[in-house]
Amino acid sequence: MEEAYCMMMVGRERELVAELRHLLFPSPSPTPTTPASHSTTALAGDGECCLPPGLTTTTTVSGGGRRRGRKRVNRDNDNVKLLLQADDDQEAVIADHGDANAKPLPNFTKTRRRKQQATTSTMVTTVPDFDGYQWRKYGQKQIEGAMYPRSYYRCTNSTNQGCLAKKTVQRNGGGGAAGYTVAYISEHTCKSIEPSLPPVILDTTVRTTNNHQQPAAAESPAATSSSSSNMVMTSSETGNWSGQHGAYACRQMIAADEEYCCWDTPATTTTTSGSNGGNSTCAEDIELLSRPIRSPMHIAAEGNWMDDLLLVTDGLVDISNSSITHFLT
DNA sequence: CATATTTGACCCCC
DNA sequence: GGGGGTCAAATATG
Repeated sequence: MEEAYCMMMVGRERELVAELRHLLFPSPSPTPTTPASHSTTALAGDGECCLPPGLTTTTTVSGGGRRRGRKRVNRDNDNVKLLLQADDDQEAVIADHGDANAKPLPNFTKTRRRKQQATTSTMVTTVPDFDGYQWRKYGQKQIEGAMYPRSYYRCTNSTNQGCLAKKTVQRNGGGGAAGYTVAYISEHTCKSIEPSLPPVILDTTVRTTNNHQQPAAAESPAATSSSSSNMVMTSSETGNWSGQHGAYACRQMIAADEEYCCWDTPATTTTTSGSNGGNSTCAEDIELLSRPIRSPMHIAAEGNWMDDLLLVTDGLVDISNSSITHFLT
């Protein structure tokens, strides 16, 4: 009797968990037979801090749960290591004599670190589910003005294959219309570990960086994933995920140095804004909630929005290019 | 032991 | 000087 009761409760619990998961992550969740670090790993850090409290415990994150960082006292070695990290740069060779007098590093280290960041930046906002690559979390930071900390991931192949791909995942705060902002930086030079399961993408926005005003070819979405553009996709994790839905969220995203909005209607052009931000209203967005799921894509070149493309995120989208394709097809 | 996460410290740019 | 990005020791887990 009791046994049966327990079984029933466990079954019910599982049902609820599955239901929750389905609501939050509509894409078919990878089976537990996949390596422990697929979708769950990528979510691990944010699962703790960014997912709704109720879900934190339901997400079985394998490999998580570490607690303490270290106290770094001795900086001498760090300088050396920092330089040694500059593997693709010949200047790294200079590093080996730094241990004795631990002087502040020469300037080139500065430029090096930022140089890497100035490369391709692809920004995606979607439910941070498995995207076909394996990521390792290397940092988490509470960002000023953000409700939730931002997590930093790099491709696990960064070590063995030198893959430069990184991504940051941040849950957008702000009441019920929360979503994730996932910023992809650089493109993968490694191979995807398996064909990806398509995440649901509700809104995409492409822009170029301020630093490098290289024109993003606007004639095709494919061009937007060239090495000179950034891409922003937004989605809402709230609302109904099952079947068709268009849960456009009204929110602001702060990325790089800009503040901008990308939750506007599919028909309108995103206001970019540089610093004064977009002005789309939640009221406008709410209208969209009943519409079928679509992904407007806004392509920016030289700081100005040039084009809008509507992408239907039902898997029929065919954008023939690298990383973006990866997420949209 | 290998691998992944946590997290405080550090670095760099604005 | 502050904010954001990154490092790396500590630690958990299989």
